[in-house]
Amino acid sequence: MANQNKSVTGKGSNARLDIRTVAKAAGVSIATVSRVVNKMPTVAPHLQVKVAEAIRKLGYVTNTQARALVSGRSKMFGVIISDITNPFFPELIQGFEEEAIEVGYETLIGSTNYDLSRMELCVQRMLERKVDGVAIMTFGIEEPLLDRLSSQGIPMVFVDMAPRKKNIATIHVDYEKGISEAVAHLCELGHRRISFISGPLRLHSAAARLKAFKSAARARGCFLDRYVVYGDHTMVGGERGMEQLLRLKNAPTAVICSNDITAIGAMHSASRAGLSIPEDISLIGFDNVQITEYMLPPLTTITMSGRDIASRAVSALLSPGVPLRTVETTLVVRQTTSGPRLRSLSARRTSRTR
Amino acid sequence: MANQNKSVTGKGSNARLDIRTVAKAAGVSIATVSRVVNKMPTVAPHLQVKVAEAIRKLGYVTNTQARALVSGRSKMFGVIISDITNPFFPELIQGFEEEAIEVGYETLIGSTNYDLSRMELCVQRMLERKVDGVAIMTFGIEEPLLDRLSSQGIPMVFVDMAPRKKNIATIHVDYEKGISEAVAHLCELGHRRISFISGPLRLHSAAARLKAFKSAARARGCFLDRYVVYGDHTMVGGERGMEQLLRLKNAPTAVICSNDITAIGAMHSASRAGLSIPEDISLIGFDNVQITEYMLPPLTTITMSGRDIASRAVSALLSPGVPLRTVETTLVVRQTTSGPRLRSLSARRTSRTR
DNA sequence: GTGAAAGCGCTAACAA
DNA sequence: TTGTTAGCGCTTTCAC
Repeated sequence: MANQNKSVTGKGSNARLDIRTVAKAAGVSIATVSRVVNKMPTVAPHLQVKVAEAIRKLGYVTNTQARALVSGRSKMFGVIISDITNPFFPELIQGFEEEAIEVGYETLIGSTNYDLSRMELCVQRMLERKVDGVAIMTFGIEEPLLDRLSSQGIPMVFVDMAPRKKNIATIHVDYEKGISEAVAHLCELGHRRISFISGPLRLHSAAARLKAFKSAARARGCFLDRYVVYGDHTMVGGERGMEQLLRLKNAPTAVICSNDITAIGAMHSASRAGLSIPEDISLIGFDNVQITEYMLPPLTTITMSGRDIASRAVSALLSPGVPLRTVETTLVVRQTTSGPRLRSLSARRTSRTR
Repeated sequence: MANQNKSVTGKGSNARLDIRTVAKAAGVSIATVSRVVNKMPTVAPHLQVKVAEAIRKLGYVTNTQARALVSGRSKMFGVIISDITNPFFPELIQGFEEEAIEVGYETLIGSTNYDLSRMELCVQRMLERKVDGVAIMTFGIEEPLLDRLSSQGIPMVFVDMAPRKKNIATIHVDYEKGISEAVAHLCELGHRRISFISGPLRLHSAAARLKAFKSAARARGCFLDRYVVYGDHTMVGGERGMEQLLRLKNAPTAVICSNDITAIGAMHSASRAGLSIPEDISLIGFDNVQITEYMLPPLTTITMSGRDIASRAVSALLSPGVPLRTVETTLVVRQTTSGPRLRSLSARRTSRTR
């Protein structure tokens, strides 16, 4: 049957601890208990006390399933991310969860691992659990899935892409600012051969970052197609990307990476190749995850606050109509950038006369 | 009312999409639909097809709240961790979630931030959501909270501590092995002044690691109380711990840290003090989180597989009775350990004759 | 201000 | 094999 005694412990005491039990114990109706639980003002003070006491004594907790069923609201938000192993996402989740709890919502996390079928599964789960909103932080999603969510009228919020559906909010990120600051910083240091290790372009954010890099580099007259290389937003991707770059005839003297862990991979790879950072090669990351500050040397990177994104996401889900402020990005200079070596400079001259 | 039309999109089409709608569309009873959804074998093939088609066409998804309410099983497991920002936990969560999905369970994550009231909130939430089991990975919990979970008969699994309650499983970790390997490694390299930066002792795991260190160091005759210092399992804790150690009169030539991020903090701090690693000071972490391999130099550490722990946790929740294999820990030597400098050696001699 | 009663969408007896 | 039906625990009218 539905409700066999759940006591596995052997205690037979908690045969059933529902609103009815509390009502009986307090000598009121279940409606009154419900009102007290939901802090409705229309309950006589002395009854409030009695009910509260009964609740405490019995250790009653509301069954949210039942509540959700009747009220139609699950009080859960879904968050879909691509890779919980990339430290940017835990930071974001932490922010999201704190804000969500603040306003009485649970957070259901789905991780896609950059895998489309996993993404489908996530969406399915969110639908099944009847989340009251979902934040899609994967920086990319397939149209049909989006439709399924959308057709259920579930509020959604994205980072960084604006599907043309209604009830979908977008958090815009100003990549241009941080990235052009980075390029400017490098140029002022004397670099001309500046590379970019991109993420996979099907991720909207990766594409946007590359685009920002291209235009910033072009604006400074130092963009070269062959200096763009592709990783996958993981450390091994960064490693590979750097290896590719180092094989180039006129290897770059500086490289900007599409995210921090890519930069960390690149750092590792450069150092294994015998280069010192920043003397032989300058490096800039993106995201400013906490660990960048602790790298040796500390990584120069571009801040994009996960907490800012999280808090905008929660408010978008809570009040679908209101417009969201754009998230800024800013260069934070640490110690992985310096002027290029002299021999690099002369190499540069050579390459230019070529 | 309970069920106002959820369509915010303006489409009036999805007035209500429940099992009844599907039943009507397929020309069968709701029981049959339920059977098909739950893949029960007792449905005539042609009806299976008809129902499946209706489901697909209508885009029906099961309401898990309703299912949970009647079946008494939510098909969710809770995982409580202390700090999602410590990369060990995302790795663990990832493993847990994958295993859970595999067996048809959702994962509800609660993060306590080492805060007791947050822990209470987490437990409360898990109770409310009627999770079918909870894995407590905080490496520590207060008794009374434990009782609340326990009295509900919810299966639980802990890492590394064995409360005397029933229906509570414990995953044992063999800290001694990895840690004594680490101490031996250091001793063989010639170190005698070996420090330990511990985590907070109210975390069971931190206490266990310290204990393992003490006995290993004692066994080699190189344990000194003043070489034990306390962090808090964060990078800044590691930083502070190292600062303390460096102020010591006969500063240690090697330090083992209670977890990797502590070691990363310590590394940073040592390097900022002008020491090179490992020439001036050797460093060993604990956990072997992915990033350790990418540090410069790559961090020598002790592996404790989050995935091992995760998979044991899931099976413990799934089948409460069966005993769990102990999780091993093993030293993995990378590049933050080497013999102490000669001047350190002589300093050591001085300190010994003292 | 309080209680009785009608469901929310589903599963699982039980009957046919 | 299929359908009918009684709840699961709760919120929310509506009458008192």
